[in-house]
Amino acid sequence: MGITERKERNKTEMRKRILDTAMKLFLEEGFGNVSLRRIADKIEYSPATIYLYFKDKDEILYALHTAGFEELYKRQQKLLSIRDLRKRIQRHGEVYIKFALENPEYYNLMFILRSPARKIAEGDKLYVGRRSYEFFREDVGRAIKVGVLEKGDVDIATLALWSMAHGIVSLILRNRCPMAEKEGLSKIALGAYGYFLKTSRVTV
Amino acid sequence: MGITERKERNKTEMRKRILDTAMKLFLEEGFGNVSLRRIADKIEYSPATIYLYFKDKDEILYALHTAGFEELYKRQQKLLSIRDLRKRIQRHGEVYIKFALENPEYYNLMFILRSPARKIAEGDKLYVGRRSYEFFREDVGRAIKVGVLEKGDVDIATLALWSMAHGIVSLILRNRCPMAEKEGLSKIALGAYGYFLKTSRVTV
Amino acid sequence: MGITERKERNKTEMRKRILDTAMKLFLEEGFGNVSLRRIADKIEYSPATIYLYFKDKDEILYALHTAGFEELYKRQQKLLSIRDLRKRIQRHGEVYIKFALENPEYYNLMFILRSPARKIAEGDKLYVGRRSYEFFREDVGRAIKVGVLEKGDVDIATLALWSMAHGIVSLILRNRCPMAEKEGLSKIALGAYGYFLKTSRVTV
Amino acid sequence: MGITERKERNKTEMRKRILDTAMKLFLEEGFGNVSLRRIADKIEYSPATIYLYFKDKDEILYALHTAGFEELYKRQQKLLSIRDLRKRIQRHGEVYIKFALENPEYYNLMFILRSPARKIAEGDKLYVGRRSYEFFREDVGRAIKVGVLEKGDVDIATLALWSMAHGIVSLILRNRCPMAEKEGLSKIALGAYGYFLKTSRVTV
DNA sequence: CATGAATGAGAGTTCATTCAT
DNA sequence: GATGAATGAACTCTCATTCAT
Repeated sequence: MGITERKERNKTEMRKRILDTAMKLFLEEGFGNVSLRRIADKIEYSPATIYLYFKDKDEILYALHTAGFEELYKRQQKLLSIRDLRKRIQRHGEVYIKFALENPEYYNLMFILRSPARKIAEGDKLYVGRRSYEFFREDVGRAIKVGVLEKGDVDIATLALWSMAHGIVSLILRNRCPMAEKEGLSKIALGAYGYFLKTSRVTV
Repeated sequence: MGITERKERNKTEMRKRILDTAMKLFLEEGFGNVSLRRIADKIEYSPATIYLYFKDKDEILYALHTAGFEELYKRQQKLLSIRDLRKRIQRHGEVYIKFALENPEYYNLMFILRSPARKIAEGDKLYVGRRSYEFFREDVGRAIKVGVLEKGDVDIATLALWSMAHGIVSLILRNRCPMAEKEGLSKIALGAYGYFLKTSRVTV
Repeated sequence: MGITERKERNKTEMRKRILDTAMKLFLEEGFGNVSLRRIADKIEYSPATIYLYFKDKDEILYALHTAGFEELYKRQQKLLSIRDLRKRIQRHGEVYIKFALENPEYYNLMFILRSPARKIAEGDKLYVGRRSYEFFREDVGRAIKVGVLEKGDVDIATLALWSMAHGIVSLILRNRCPMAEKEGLSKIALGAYGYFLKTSRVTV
Repeated sequence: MGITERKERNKTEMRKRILDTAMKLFLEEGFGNVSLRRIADKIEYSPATIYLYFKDKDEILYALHTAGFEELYKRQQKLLSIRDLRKRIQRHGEVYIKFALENPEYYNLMFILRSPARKIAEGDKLYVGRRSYEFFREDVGRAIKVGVLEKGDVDIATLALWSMAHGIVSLILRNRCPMAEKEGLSKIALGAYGYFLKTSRVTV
């Protein structure tokens, strides 16, 4: 028992170390410049060792990707205390955009890069991102019901709002934003997200 | 004359062949797996030959990227005939989304991938994508003026709409869209884009 | 212990094998035709393997270059036993010239080729070749003091003697020596080096 | 007649243009960075054209090499007016060193690089450099005879002096000169060359 | 005479991965 | 459990040279 348990714990710890290091490298050097060898160097293990904890590079990416969703979901939970639905929808955007701009490489992995998406396709129902989506979707549904948001299909509305947020940050992260002036980025992003909301005529 | 002309044409044709092949490879194997070698293999020329037509890989990417914007702009021009501003804004989204879904790898290059952004930063004012943006922005400005769109900063409003469109398609293209069912994609996308527009109370 | 030691030795041995092979290629085919790939082929390893032992090609060149100076310095040390200063200066030349003619490619790397000079500029004070120079310079200084060599600036005198030796061997190595007849080379070289020395009027 | 002649002249002119351009490139970018293509680009001809005037790259190098000797010999001729033998020997060194430092890439080709040396081996007796050598050798011979230089074999003495000059400049050109301080180079070089001469006790 | 078009050969380098120990 | 050693397969890019036209 004790032994198996400890082994298990060691395994988990090592995985965490690898993931942390990988993430640090991502942050410091960007996705394209991270290789297994570099990760291994940094934790002072051999590249081969990593294969004892992860099947391949993709699995590492996927694990990070999952960790990212963990963090995002945690941030989303703070919205539970907000009663006012209009404000809540708005704050959803804030949380999302802030997360993205503060964790660009996580965001990259979670919503932009292709490679972990293969896994997503396989996992499907169990997909960790689903939670975040459902959470938001529910709020949108209620917002529609009470007239805070325009009438319409919940999924469509959810997608509209999410897309807006995702669109803004992904344009920013990829340097495609014509009006970008570094410092003002987050204000601009929130402004755009709120553009259709701010004038909503109803509050609950 | 005839000779010079034909030579010029041959050169252009070869460039086109290379670009087409590159694009095909993009479509089939994704950006990361496109190499000069593969392109060369596919057109049955030696890798060195490609350098007779393009300075380096970046130039190929940039040329594709430019070609993409050419096509997008051409499509946008068709909107000029639409008088009704509300409809026009809506059709802007349609054109954009349709272009993206029909040319996913162009879109990828133009709005998602990191690498050509360097060139964009250099080119700046002359940047081919600017045209498309300005064109849209102007319509948004007028739409705000006449009340078709909510009051607010033109740039913010433009970004909001663009982000929505970009957000939708980029989620779709990267397989992050939970409600995706292949066939319905385009309808869903347009629905989301129009979500905030459809109920606008004013028409001009 | 035994294990670590053996591993260490294996590593050293492999480095040596690579360097030896590189040197052999230098000798057989000249500097311009030595490539990592060729080295790899010759030792029947993959090119990638070489990168496990050397950071890049420059490091190989620099290692050879250093090894060359090691050898030269070792040979110079034998002069310590010579008391007579006049003889010593003469023998300096002999040692130098003999080294050059016996190790033409080392010499090439150490004193003729351009590329490693970059590293030299960086290293400067610590530069391995410095030792040899200082050693010789000191003897020249003393020789001047006691009248074995003409009065004059030590550095100038050192340069004069060194240049003579270097000039001779580099003309020979590059096939620019009109009176060269292979076998007599070394005698001619020594003759030239000694030309100004042999008649010096003072002995100590 | 006229026609053949003009053709001949055109041919010569074109060869000259190619060589001039090649030399300019050598000077501007160093030996290693000159390729046939670059030469061709600069004269606005196709690379293939160059092959109509020169068998291969080596032939271009050899031609330049010859031109360099032409120039050196011309400079040497100015020494004919100097009567005083001691001064003449000294001025030989000056001319040589000045030529080298002012035309480092020519010098490189003439006395350091390997590639044209193959041709030298073939040419032998007709070798253009021979002239310069013989000219100097004769003066050395006379200098020995009259006691301006130490007694000894003419060839040895010639080699000694030449080596000294060549040694100095080639150490300088290859950045191997420890006491180098750019501006003082030429003074140092001349100092070293003159080191054994300046105190000669006899003048004629 | 001149060249456009093409290429084979080869350069240095990096990567994810494997496997015997 | 960990790794040292190794590699095959790529990569982008440059070069001297050829040849039909």
